[in-house]
Parts: sequence; structure tokens; C-alpha cells
Amino acid sequence: MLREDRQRILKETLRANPFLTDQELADRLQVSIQTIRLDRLALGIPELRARTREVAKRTYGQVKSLQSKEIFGELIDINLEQWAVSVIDCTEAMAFERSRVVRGHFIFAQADSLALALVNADVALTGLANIKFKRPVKVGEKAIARAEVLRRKGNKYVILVTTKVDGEAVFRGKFVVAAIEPAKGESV
Amino acid sequence: MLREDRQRILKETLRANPFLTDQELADRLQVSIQTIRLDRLALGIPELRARTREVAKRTYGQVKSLQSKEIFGELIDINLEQWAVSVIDCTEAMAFERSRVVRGHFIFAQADSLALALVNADVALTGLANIKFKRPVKVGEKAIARAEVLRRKGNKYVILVTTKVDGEAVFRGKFVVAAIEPAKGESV
DNA sequence: AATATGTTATGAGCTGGTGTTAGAGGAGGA
DNA sequence: TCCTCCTCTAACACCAGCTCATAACATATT
Repeated sequence: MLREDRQRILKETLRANPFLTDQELADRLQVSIQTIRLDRLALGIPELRARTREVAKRTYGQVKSLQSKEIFGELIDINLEQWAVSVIDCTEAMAFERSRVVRGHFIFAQADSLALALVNADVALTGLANIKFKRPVKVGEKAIARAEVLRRKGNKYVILVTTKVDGEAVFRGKFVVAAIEPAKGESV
Repeated sequence: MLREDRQRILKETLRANPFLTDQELADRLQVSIQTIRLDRLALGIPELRARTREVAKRTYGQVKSLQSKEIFGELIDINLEQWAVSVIDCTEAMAFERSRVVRGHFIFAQADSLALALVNADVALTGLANIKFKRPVKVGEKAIARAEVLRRKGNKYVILVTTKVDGEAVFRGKFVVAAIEPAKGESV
């Protein structure tokens, strides 16, 4: 096996699992531990403990933001039962690697959670949705979603969400959301 | 300062910042490094490197699964351009805390990515979707999505995704997906 | 045969610890 | 007063998982 190939495999192996010691890597790639160390040196890959530290520090306290802010968007303004606005910054993690186009369900997730936030109930669930992705959203763009209650019938709300990037509409969705009483688990 | 108080402060300090060495802790608490070690021993607190490793693995796993397996589901079987099946295990992280009902966009994300996987192209994008959440999915349930190409017109595919839990339909979605770049080589 | 390239070996030293044994210093009781 | 107990500190050997420097070896090329 050529050195070039081995170094490529080394990079890929560590990307899949950064918690491998040089010895384990040497065993996997069937070379000596020194070779692994030279390869790491050449590729600028830090040692196991430094990698572990990086992962820990990078993700420490960031998981929350990925779950709340990034996935669901940041609520900017809200007028319960009427309208609401949220913003989401599109990062690499949300996109297809190749095209850097944001995966549709992140845009959907922002719109969906905004629609749910609009309903004045302890528990609300999405029943139906009719959505259209007008143009792809790219990494780095800031998506601004605006949700509006079109009409309400009992515990059912029809909500229109329009998402824009730089003023240009990228997404439109009509959601039917049901407010569920906290006491009873009435399903949609 | 009493030992009890010191140990309480030690715990709190490490909770706030788990990346401190014994020496740094000794400096902060104005005691010797040995005292810190005895305290850690007494409190069952592991050493810095073990703590770092814990944080890294816990959050790394979360981020990774949140990005790949959990969000997009595990592809079980696929027949390109025809049908595909994926499974997703619903965890607490995917649900509303109060009701333990899985947020709709996770179910949507599974269906959407399954629809995209079906298209034999390097880049594919969702254009339209018409979806219905038939009943809420709870934490702990295993959602099985099956996607099927209904028809194809040029680079546009109409794909029906049906998601079931224990044989019961929980979600149905019709997706219109566009293939942007034809497949060149075998990708991931 | 000499040289270059890539790989492996060897040994000293580092960090951030563990585990154990030993001792210093003060508080309280007989 | 002495003695004991508790808490803290010190000292030493050892460990994993490295870095850094130096050298030996295999193979192919000139």
C-alpha cells in the first residue's frame, strides 16, 4: 500500500472514530507505530488526548445549541395566536457536504416549531402540512421564518409559514396544528 | 475551611469546568495537590483525562447520532429508483419533554431523507411535500418508514413515504423530489 | 556502489495522573 | 502532661500515550 493511500485511510479512520491510540491505528493499518506518528506529523493530526480534548471542548455546551437554537431556530418575536418570527443560521452540519445545500428538514423543522410555538397550549401537535421548497438554501445564509395564523376552528389552527433569505422566499408551508388539552391525550 | 465545604466547592468547580488539572484545582482551593487527589478519591471523581474522555464521547455520540442516525434514520434496505426502508429509534432528545411525543420534524426528516436516498443522483432536492401525521409517536417507539417511487417524469420523482409503528401507520407523506446532478460514481 | 526514499527501532523526556507509605501539625480526652 | 486521632502534606515508584532525536534497515533508482 502506498503512503498516500495509507494517509488517506488514516484521515478517514480518525474522522469516523477520533478516539483511537497510535497503537490501535498501527494495528489497523498493518504498519508500525512510528509510521503512524510520522503520518500524523505529516498530516498535522494531533495526538489522541489532544483530539479528545478538542472534541470535548468543541461539543461541550454546544450540544444544547444544536438541539435548540440550530435545529429549531431562534425565536425573535411572537404574538401568541397571531404571528411569530424566528431566525436560523445555516451551518455546515445542516447541509449536504457536496452541494452545501441545507437539508430540507432543517427548514421544515424551523417552520414546524414556529407554528407550534404560536399555539397557546401546553401541548400542540402538527397534523397536516403542505409545503414547498422554492429554492435551495445554502450554508451561511440566514433563514427568517414568519408564521401567521390564518384561521382557527376549535382546537385546530391553520398556520402559514413563509421563510425568506435576504428577502427572497425560499419556503412556504401551510400547517394544521392541534392544541391538545394537558389533561386528555386527544390525538390528531 | 472544613473538608466538607472544600469537597462541595470541588464538585461545583468541576461541574462548571471539567477541564481543570489537579494542580489548577489545588491552586484555586489553596491546598496541596495531594489533598485534591484524596478528595477526588473520596468523591469518586475521575482524573482529568477520563473526564475529558467522558465529555467527548458523550457529546460526540450525541452530535453524531443527532446528525446521522437519529435524524435521518438507519437505512435497512434499498432498491434504487424503486423503494427503500429505514428505521429510527425515538429517543428523549427527539421529543417534547412534557408529553414525550416525538417532534414531528424528526419523523419528517426520516421520510424526507429516505425519499432523497431513493433518487439515483449525486444531488437531489425536495421540492414539494404533502404530509400527514396520523397519530403521535412516543419516545421508545421504533418508526419504520417505507418509501416508494410512484412515478417519475424527467428528473422529478413523486415518492410516497409511509411510516409505521408496530404496524400502525403514524405518518404519510408525498414528496416531489428533483434530481439535480446525475449520478457519476458510487458515493457513500 | 552510492544515493534517495520510506519504514522501523531505540531511548530519553514530558504530562497528568495512580497507589502507597511516611510524617507533620493541631484538637481533644485520660 | 502525654497520647491518640484526624487532616493534610510529602516523597517515591509506576503508568499511558505520547514528543523528539537519532539511527538502522529495505528497496528502488541513478
